[in-house]
Amino acid sequence: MIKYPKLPLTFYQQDNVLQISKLLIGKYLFTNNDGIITGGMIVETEAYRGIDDRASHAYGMKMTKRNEVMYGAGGHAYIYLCYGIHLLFNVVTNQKGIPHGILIKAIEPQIGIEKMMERRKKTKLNRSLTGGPGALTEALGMSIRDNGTSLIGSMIWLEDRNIKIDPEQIIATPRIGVDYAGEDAMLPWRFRIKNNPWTSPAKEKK
DNA sequence: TTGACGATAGTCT
DNA sequence: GACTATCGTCAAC
Repeated sequence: MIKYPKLPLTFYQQDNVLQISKLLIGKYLFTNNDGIITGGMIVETEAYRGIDDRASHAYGMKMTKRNEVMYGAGGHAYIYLCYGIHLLFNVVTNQKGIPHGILIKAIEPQIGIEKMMERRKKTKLNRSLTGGPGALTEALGMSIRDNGTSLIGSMIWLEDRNIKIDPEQIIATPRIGVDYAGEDAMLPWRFRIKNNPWTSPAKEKK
């Protein structure tokens, strides 16, 4: 198998979290769990600019034991539990002390598909395998113990496979359910590949 | 110690 | 497309 370079620390530590979110589209995400490698291409991301972002756990520089990983240097995994059952995987970006992150919402499965279906108890390959943050972490075999893991290590990492995504194929949409975020509610901080069957169903309407 | 809440997933219509 | 089950985390008492 051809070796591709992992994304370097300098990539994660850029200060424009929105730009990184767009750059992540088309990159590959892998995990190595018990020697089994699973992964695929990132097709949907969502930016969380900590301090200014009401939707973020770090809004207003709030620091808790759970989100302290976000305050660390970019290039680490921030994995946390939502609704008591779903694990969500975020990429921490920017410099130490600045709580920015990018939620990986969906990938297109490519490596270890059978293993991912086994973990998800699926017999058919369809969108629900990795479409959605909670499903994605389960398919990749992530656990809460991976919180804070370095993204340039051997457990979880991202690769640049020289996939070129036409900028016109990346659509940015405003996040919903953030009415009280004021101007922030208008910001298109959710990125996805146009017409890609592996992204969340488009809720363009209204 | 307790109550409120949520960056969802899955099921039903 | 709409609805709800469900539980760890946070913050206040």
